[in-house]
Amino acid sequence: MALFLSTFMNKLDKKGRVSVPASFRLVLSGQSFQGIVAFRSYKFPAIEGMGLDRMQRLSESVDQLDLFSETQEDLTTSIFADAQMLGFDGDGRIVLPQILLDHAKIAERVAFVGQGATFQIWNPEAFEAHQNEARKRVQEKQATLKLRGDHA
Amino acid sequence: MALFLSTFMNKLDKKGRVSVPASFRLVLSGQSFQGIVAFRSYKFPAIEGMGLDRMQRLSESVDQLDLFSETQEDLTTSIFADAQMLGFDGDGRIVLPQILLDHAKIAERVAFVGQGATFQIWNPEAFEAHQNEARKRVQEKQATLKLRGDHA
DNA sequence: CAGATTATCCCATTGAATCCCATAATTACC
DNA sequence: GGTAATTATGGGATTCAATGGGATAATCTG
Repeated sequence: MALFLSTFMNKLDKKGRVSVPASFRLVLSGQSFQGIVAFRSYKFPAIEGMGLDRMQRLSESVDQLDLFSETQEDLTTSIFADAQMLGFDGDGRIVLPQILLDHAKIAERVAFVGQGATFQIWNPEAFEAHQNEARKRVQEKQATLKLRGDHA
Repeated sequence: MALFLSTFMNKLDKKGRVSVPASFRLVLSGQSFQGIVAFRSYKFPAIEGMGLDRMQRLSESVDQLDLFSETQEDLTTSIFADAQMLGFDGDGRIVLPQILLDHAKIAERVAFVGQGATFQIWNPEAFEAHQNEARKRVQEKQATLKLRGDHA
């Protein structure tokens, strides 16, 4: 399996640790850095999470752009400067830094939300509301997913 | 790991030394020169930092521009002439020369800011303001980083 | 060349991050 | 439905990074 799927609820302990869901850890198990990279979403009160390999690919993409464009600067400052490398402890837990907790308004319970190639970390109540909104919008638009390479 | 990620706040001591974050040192640990190369940013009141290997690549890129063009002259003068090689002491610290401190208006506290393949050194307050601006612009533009070779 | 100043090396301290083990809860499997 | 294996959680012990300061070496200056 190589996709982050489903939603998992775990708890923050007093030291600020949370278990990363076992299935998410499995997705990352092939990577050299055993842990996740996390940064504040600039669209939602949530945390964006992924493996280091994806960050490296992002960096390579950025290197191709104009070396001195403003957009590139803004993106690296919003993403790389904000990103935290959070390594697993021996039991598959990470420590979420305060700045991320504040941004996502996470206190006790933590929702790990699969997004395919990446995942998000939410306050459970906030995520539920967000998900309801999303489902409503999809329904209204009758949005359809076009499958790549599918000519049906 | 080969990326400069996250932002770290360290302190200048009376002798003008700062610890380079351990994770940044790890990125540079494979290089022959154990230290960083630093020069004044010409866009921000900040210091640009990187490993010597990247400077060498930068040199090659500049070489591909028109020889003797005004742009090339300006770049080499702004970057290579200004660059300082700052070696680590036994504890992973460097001494920031006065001309760099002045340019970045750094007094006591120092922010090391990851930018992927490179990093920056800022006055913490100045950086916070700068990052907020960058995040706002990214949000407004709905800018996203496209992954190379990713057709999603 | 002597004295003064600056830079480099080395070690001590502290506080935070990490490791390690114990227990509880959940899931999978006979 | 009971047992084993995996996963989640809690807390003590240990390690390591950041920092401060003294000692030694190099440089400048008159």
